[in-house]
Amino acid sequence: MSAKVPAGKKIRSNHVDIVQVAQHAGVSPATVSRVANGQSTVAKHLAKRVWKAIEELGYTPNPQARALVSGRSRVLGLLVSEITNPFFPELMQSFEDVAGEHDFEVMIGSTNYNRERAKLFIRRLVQRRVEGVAVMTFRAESHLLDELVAQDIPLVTIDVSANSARSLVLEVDYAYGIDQTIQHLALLGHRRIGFASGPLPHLTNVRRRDAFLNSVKKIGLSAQNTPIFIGDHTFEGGTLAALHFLKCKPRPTAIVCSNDMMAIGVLRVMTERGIRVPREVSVVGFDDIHLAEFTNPPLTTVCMSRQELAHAAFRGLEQLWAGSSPDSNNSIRVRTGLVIRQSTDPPLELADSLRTRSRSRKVKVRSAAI
Amino acid sequence: MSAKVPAGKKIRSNHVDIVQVAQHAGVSPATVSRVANGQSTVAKHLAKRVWKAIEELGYTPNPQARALVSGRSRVLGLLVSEITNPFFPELMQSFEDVAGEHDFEVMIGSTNYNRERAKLFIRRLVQRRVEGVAVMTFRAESHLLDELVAQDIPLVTIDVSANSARSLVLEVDYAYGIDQTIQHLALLGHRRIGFASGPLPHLTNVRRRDAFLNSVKKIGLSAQNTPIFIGDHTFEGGTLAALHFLKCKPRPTAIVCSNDMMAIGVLRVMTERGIRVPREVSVVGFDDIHLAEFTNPPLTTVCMSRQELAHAAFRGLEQLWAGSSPDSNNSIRVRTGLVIRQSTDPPLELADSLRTRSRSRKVKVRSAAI
DNA sequence: TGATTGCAAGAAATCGATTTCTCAAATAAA
DNA sequence: TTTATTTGAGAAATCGATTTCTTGCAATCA
Repeated sequence: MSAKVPAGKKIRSNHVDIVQVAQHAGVSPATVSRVANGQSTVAKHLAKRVWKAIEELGYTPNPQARALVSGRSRVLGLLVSEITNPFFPELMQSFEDVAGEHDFEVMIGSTNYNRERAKLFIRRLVQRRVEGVAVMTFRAESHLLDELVAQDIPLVTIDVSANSARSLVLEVDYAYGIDQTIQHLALLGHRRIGFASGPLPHLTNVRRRDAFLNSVKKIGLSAQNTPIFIGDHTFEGGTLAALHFLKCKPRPTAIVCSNDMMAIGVLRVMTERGIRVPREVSVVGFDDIHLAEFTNPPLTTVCMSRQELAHAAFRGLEQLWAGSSPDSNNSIRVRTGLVIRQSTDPPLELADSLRTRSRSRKVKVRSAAI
Repeated sequence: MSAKVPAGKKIRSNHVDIVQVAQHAGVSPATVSRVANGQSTVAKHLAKRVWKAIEELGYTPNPQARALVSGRSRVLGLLVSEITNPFFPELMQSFEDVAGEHDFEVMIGSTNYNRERAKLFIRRLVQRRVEGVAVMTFRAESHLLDELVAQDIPLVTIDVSANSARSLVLEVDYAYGIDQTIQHLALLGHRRIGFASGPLPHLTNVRRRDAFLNSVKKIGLSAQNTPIFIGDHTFEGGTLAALHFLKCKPRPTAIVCSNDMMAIGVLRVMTERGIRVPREVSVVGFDDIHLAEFTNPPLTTVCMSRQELAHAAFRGLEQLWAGSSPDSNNSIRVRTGLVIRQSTDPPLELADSLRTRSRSRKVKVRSAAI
């Protein structure tokens, strides 16, 4: 059926080219191109003939040739932290889907938190002439992106800001997820909620803390009932936070942490002290790292929607292509959402009166929650 | 630093092209090409000058132009079942790594067991002129691959065999993992091991069963102590198998299933009957599906090495490119390996005498096991 | 010494599209 | 009716490489 390729060097695929279509339709290649690209300058009867020929021969334009002349490769780069963290495959899939809908192909690379790996991948991106890169990685160092910046490649980032005019940092709406958290806790009956903040110089930590303050104010909790501990986003910071909250005079019945590692530190202290989570104290994290699913009990935490993140990243690239100034006020927001697992329950004083309450809510709701 | 791109249409990247290199080195573009591609027909002193120019200008050949003239896109396709199953991200990463080392880019698509999705992705692959596709998907229907076959694109598959001369099915060495399983059980002290087979018309099931028979013979178990139940690879099949084995006169102390769904069915029956796994009966699955990690107890099962699978797939494509006949005897094998989780333990009669034995082996050894 | 061969390197063709240029025909304006 | 303008479609240039074709020069041989 298909032409047999001999052992020789030169490989010619059996794809139909534009000249064949042109001959079949009795027009020039230029006309075929115009029709295929939807230009209105072609007479209807000719266009019809061309479409018929395209249809009959099963013509699809050669993307390499097209890329060559247009200077646009229609390839994007996607850099993620680690592929084994379930957060990222979902993000990858969503990003590929949006990109695919717009006829872009995606080169995916996982840094695995390894600088050399990242550098190598970024070099491949530059060599492939990608038209834009979504840097969906955490803990990245901005100078890693220098090669991309030097090539003036549009960049959308989530955690680092590249030193480039053609780049854009997505606005993650931390407040949304934190508000959900507080509402969730309030619904369970908590009225004393501690907050373990991250180091405050960092903007995202200030944002998270402010979001917390805002949310507890909304449900009318006093400052006394919402103690704040400034930690450092590490496991140890979490243990210190836990010890601090345990000493508070009216002891909080729930502890909200500004990242998961601290929450895991809190869990550890509670386990050591024999304080049962969630029965005696509820714990909520932030980030939804891989580990969160495997802690004991599995951690209720806030994570951002991978789908929204992917779409936002793509929209960000579109904005950069369009050349809209990065300081334009139509900034791109990404919602966050609460993932309810098993580290939250009604506070002890309430729980006893609710003993008969169904425990069915403890099913995994990871995907549904966002 | 980089030339500013005006709002105009035509986009020219700031990449150095071969002509600039040629001028800088004072030679013709042809010579640059010859040097860059390592052809020996260039005088040493000229080659040196060219390399210097390439270095100084940071030249990297435009892959689109190269693809156009050579007819080779240097893009591969990778089709997987579902990205949320942790099996696949690992496979994807490994495959991208091998491909990247050989200067190939990979287009990844996840079918999510959805026919339309798969078709769409395959169409994108054809349009992109991929040079080969690794179909690392289970439960695929071979006619899904028809479009690829029609384009004569080399295919390496794992579960389906495409009706194409330029395709190749990887040989999975089921025997290896099953032998590991039996050894593992024997080491724990099991001497009566049941096997729940899948439907026997299918070749892979025959292979798995034969492997089982071989392995138990090797450790000297009689047919009476190794009862076999022919199931259908479903959950219900597993429950039937369990009921069958419970009725066996010398009841097996361990049950090996030829896929995970059946093993999960076995677990269910045991739970219902109050028979503790692994204390009273050990259960082993096959496939290492996503669920296996979340059963109660987490299922010890056989899975194939993602890394080996990825490498094998790439080597398979290389073979097809080289044009070696598919029936050549250097078939490509993929090892399987036992993933020890928590559904296996010494048999009850032995366990009591070993009460003091460390339970530390129960840590997760997923990655280490392969 | 002159004819032949070998070889290195430049000139030019090629890949398959898009896009600019060009020109003839059709329409509009005078 | 004649001239100016628009329009549609083909011819040709272009993108950036690779590869074939040529050519000039040096080496080999008679």
